[in-house]
Amino acid sequence: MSLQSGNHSSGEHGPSGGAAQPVCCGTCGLRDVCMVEGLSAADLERLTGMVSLRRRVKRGEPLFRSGDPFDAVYPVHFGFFKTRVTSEDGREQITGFPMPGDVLGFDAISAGAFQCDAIALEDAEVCVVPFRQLETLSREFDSLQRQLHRVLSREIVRDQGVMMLLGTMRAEQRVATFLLSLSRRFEQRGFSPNDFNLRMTREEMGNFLGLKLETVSRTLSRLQEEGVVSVDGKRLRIEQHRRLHELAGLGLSIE
Amino acid sequence: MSLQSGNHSSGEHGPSGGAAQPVCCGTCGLRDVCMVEGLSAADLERLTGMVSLRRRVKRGEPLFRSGDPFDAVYPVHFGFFKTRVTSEDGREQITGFPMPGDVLGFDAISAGAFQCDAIALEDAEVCVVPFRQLETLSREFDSLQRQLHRVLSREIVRDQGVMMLLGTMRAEQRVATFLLSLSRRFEQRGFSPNDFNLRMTREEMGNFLGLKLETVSRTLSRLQEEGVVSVDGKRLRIEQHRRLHELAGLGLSIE
DNA sequence: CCGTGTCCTTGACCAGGATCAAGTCGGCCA
DNA sequence: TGGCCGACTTGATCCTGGTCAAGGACACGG
Repeated sequence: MSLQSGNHSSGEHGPSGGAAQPVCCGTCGLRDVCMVEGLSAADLERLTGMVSLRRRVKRGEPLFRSGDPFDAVYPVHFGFFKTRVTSEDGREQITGFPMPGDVLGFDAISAGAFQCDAIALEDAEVCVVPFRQLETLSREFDSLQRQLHRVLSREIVRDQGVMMLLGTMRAEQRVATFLLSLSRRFEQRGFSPNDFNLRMTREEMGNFLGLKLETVSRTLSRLQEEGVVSVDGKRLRIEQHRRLHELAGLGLSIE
Repeated sequence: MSLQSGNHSSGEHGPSGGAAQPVCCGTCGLRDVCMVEGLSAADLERLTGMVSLRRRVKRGEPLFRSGDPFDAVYPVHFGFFKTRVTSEDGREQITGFPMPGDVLGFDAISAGAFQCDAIALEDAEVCVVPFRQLETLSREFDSLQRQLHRVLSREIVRDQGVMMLLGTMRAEQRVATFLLSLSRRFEQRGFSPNDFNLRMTREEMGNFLGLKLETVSRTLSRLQEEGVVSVDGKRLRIEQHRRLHELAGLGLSIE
């Protein structure tokens, strides 16, 4: 598959802020994972007409922040993000690590403003889908409407999986489940499911999993000792997929 | 306000399985919290035409179970529910406690089958909203479409709050946040925010909060010792709303 | 009326993961 | 090249909440 941009850090994306490339959902390598999955060629063409804009986000920069006014959702074209909510007393919780094909911003519909921060973990690019237009178009085309509803629902189901993880799993089980989730998502996107780069720090991983960074580090070390994975900094290789699956409790996939 | 059924256990609902009452969203006491919030009178009338059916569910019985085919969503008319997901290895996680006005079933859109169990915590009644019809109608009326999207998005935001709770809070903070959340939801529905009945057991509360029942019990006892709340079995009275809010970390509302 | 089962409370002890601390590795820039 | 800084690893100790256990309160049915 083509989408190399997803699996290596920046470098091949060309200059930031460059001229808008032609956008075409029908030829996009992500059309099978993104929100256009299952649309007809005709629908795709109409959708493409709406998505005329892409936006670059540099590593460490926010695509949006909590409180920003809402007017578009953002399918990730390349790059990794983290989404995070912050409480009034300063606690932070990372709620996910969106990757190419995932759509950012649905939390903003209800209040008309984003409810979380979306931060790029590496240089990234998103498609800009004006939400009012998306609503209008989805009133005209039931296939698009159904797909939109499916994507929204999928996010709810994903969140249920995260609750299960945070509410019932031990540290090792959480880490194993997380690695399997990444693995499957890479595979869906055409990358190796057994050899990939973690884009987030141990601290970010721990925050998402409800653990401290030291616990994540120790757990990864132990998994390596047992031969289940090989870890070298951010590079992770799954050596015994089956065993990892057992450690995860044959668990729910979480995203 | 009318909705007494929400605040006392069964008894006043009439016989189970009784003839369908006339359904009218426009006169329903829940119209300000349910999915029809903000619709015009004309839209309400059309919606009412679609919701011709209600369904009774007895205490302890499921409204639906994971895997059941999806064809309707269910706004709660009266009664309390719990929703719960189960992992392959048997762990359970309660993901919420829907009450009147909340809508059950959106998790089912993505796969065409329910992804969780919805169990009535007391005799309950839901409105039956065939989802295909809802989609069709929402293609015709943009106000209904927008409201549907808002409700879906609201659920995503709620889930973010639960992740925050499970990922970053201590036991006492979790319990305090949970009580405040219940309090606010009761208030929205016209009940006393400071004196209500817990519909769930300590075990169910603990499961939702990622705690064991003993921890919940101890925490409630401690809060009572400190004069923050009064607990008598399932009856809970908030004595110091301010203080409870502080203990919760001025936290996010979670549903 | 009592017997039974469910739910709840409380105590004693234990352990998983947090916290505190020290040191290593590797990238980056002067 | 060397110094610095952020990310990571590993060890020692602590503490929150889990586990195990006993007993009480209350509803329900015979």
